[in-house]
Amino acid sequence: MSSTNISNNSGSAPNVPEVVIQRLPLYVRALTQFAGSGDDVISSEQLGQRLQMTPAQIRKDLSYFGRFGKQGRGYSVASLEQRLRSILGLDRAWNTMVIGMGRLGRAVVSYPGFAPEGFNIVAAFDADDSIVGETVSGLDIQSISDLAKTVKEKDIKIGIVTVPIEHAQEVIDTLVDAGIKSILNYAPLSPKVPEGVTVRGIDPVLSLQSMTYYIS
Amino acid sequence: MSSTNISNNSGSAPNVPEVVIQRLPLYVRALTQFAGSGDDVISSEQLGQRLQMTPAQIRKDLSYFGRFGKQGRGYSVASLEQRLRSILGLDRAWNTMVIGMGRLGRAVVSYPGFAPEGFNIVAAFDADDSIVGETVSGLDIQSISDLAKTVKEKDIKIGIVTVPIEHAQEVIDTLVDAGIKSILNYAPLSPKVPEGVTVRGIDPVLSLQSMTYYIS
DNA sequence: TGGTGTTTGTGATACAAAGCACACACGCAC
DNA sequence: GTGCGTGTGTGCTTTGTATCACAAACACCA
Repeated sequence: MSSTNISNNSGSAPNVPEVVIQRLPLYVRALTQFAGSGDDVISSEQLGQRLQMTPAQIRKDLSYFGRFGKQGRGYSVASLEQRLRSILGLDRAWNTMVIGMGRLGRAVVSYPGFAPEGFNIVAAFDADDSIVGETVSGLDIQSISDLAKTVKEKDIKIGIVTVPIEHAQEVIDTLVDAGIKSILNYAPLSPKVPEGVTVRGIDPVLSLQSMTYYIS
Repeated sequence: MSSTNISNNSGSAPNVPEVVIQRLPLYVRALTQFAGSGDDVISSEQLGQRLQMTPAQIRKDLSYFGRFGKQGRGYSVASLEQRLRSILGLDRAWNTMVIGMGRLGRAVVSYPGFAPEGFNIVAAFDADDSIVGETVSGLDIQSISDLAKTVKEKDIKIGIVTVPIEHAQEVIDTLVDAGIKSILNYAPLSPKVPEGVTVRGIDPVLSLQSMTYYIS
């Protein structure tokens, strides 16, 4: 964590370290942003400067997956971005759901940053029957008892947890039971999940708390 | 990143690795939560189970800062929490400001999770003159040109950046110029900052993007 | 008070990640 | 085509981090 909680697992290709996987989206983001700036080739040196990391590390990371560059020239911006997206599974859309329709959950479903990146929020849940049936951002709030069924029907692969901390572990257990393997957790706790389930935590307070060390 | 962007620096005590510092708030959080559960002593084994990490790592981490436990018993929950808070600088309040009063910035200033942890948002800024003067959650929106002055007057140590990506680097430069050493960045880019400035990034999309690798 | 069971703190060890440095590939100019 | 400049891909080295395993410290009980 530090706003990001680990818990990786699963095995796709060879044995790529978790840290490397976590950096790939950074590369994708930087490449997308670079694409607008005229040049259609980028060197590991340039990319490293943008991301404040060494060119060697970038080349090493990429070499886990293949050879994408041309010696003497660098990387084709568009092609490298495409390749990385494909490796990460970002060349398709992912159905997503949000559990917990309080203040935070409502902010999440109406956040305009997910859809353009292919993360579609297709269902919203809450345990409180008095708000089940309400509509937020075009989504019907459903009861959590419908969760497993909806996950199957709508082929949902990712759960976003925005419930209060008291119910977070319980809700996460429900997601796991429903077969969800990827969870984005906004609740301020480190949940227990079985092997094979990936959890990432978002907690701005943790980030702040580790920064104060350096100024106190 | 991965929702958390590094960029540490500065030197407080001996040479404690950045990763260790990032885990301390996790310990604090777990201890706070454990405090409610009867027992007032906790072993590294128990704590490790809660956080899904090895007891040895916890003991090693703590040993960077001193000897907090009693052999044969474990750690006093209250006392360890207090010591860790003190190490991290969490035994005091921190004045904080938010720059960018769009949708996200408004959500941040009204988020009720900061104040209880001692992070007080005492100023809000925006570049758009047409909303300067408005009040959100009891804060006057100020012009960014007032920033340096306000930072001094209100002794603000932390900046939270919620501006659109196009202005993020520029705003961060402004913070740095105003002497800010700790920045929480919600904009989806990896900003350039000088040595001695710590930036943590919050980006749920990055977190999602690294999880899809394991399910694709 | 001595013996037993526990759990810490930490040197030593094993493992993992980052950085270095150079051979090799390619582009370009003449 | 030959030669030069540039930047990749990668084996090797260095640095960093996690784990092991055990001596020392303490609690508790007879």
